[in-house]
Amino acid sequence: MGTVERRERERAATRAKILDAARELFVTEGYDAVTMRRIADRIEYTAAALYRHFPDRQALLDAVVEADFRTFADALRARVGDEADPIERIRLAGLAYVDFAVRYPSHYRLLFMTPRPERPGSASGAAGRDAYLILRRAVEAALAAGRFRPDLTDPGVVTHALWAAVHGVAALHVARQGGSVPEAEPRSVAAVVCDAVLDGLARRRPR
Amino acid sequence: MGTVERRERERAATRAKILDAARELFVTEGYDAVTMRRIADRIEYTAAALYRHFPDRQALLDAVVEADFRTFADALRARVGDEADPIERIRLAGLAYVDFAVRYPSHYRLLFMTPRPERPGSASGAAGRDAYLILRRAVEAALAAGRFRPDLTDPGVVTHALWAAVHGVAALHVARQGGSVPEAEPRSVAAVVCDAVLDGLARRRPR
DNA sequence: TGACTTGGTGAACATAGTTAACTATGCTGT
DNA sequence: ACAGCATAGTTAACTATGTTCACCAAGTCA
Repeated sequence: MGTVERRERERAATRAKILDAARELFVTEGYDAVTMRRIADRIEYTAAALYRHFPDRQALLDAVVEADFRTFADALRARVGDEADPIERIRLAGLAYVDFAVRYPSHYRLLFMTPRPERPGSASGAAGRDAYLILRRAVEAALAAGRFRPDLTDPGVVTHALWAAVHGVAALHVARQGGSVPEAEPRSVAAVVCDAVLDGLARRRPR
Repeated sequence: MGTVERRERERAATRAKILDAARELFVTEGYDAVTMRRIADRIEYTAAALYRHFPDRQALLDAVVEADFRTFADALRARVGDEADPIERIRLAGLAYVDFAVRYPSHYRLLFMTPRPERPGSASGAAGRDAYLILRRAVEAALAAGRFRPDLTDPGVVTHALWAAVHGVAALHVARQGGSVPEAEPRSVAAVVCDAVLDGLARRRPR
């Protein structure tokens, strides 16, 4: 009997409905709008029903994050993967980060700017690690190819430096839109930062 | 009669007590711990009493932010002010930012990583603008002294680029402490980023 | 058929921010 | 001196939140 598989399918379907509702609320109205009751309303359930599918609100949010993180990581991999030059791969990845932040500020905030206390028992962070590793691999390749200054040997530090520079552009944009400090166009800033930091890290002479 | 001044002093004193209590809760237990009732408990008031001094919770938090922002800006100015070389001033400012973030992560989060919707009627953001201007002035000086690449002419973009790079290091540290991605020591990363981006922006040849 | 499991409901609880009504106290103008 | 008033506080309540618990209906299985 395929009855058990059908049950599983149904369960997965309502789980997905919950996640979609949460995501939509989240994207259109921001973090605070994502209440259990409003999610439930949107799919004509009760708030309590959600607890049949997620242990608590945080886990639900985590699931949204994890899913979208994976989407992002896949898109990033696709956009970057076929570029041969590691430095150029890094630049592409950096611009992709900022693009993502500009397009989905709420997501970016939740993905990268919210401390999620590494809940026990959640296999979370896998997609995040993936995204990180894409950049890290490119850095390692560039390092191996001798494209960076000879005093730079720790791929962790270099990866972090690059990630931080790009993240800064995105985070500033997300946090400061409509703020008290004038904002420059994030994509231009991203380009300037990427070029500058890559140039600053690069081995001299090539040109 | 000095009676009105005394009243004002008293009012300012309890206002300060409220702010101190809020700040302490905020620093030691994080954002979520700062509830009106807990603040009030700590100074042996009722939650409702706080509304005699602040229109709502957000305004109270804003006041904490504004005060600490000013402290930070002053410290920054002091640390940077007597350095003659503009590039060196920029570097000092960058490292100070990261120091601040490492020392007061909750503050840094609230100051720089939380969208505060520019509430109508709040004269907020003045201290933030100050901190921004310190960096901006240094950039303008460096620009005027011809220390940057000739294609870099917009001080807004350059300031943002530098600010973003440094902010990235701090923000990454604050958001990712205990996260799923290994973290490099933020001060080393800050140094690498500062040096790299300054070098990348700098006019070639000098050396 | 009768027990069990699953996925849902409805009511309730604790804790938030916030507000309204009230009170005490001390200042002020006559 | 006193009537009025502004100030700073309290108490109790309202609403919204996350979450839990007792219950229920329907499908599954022995």
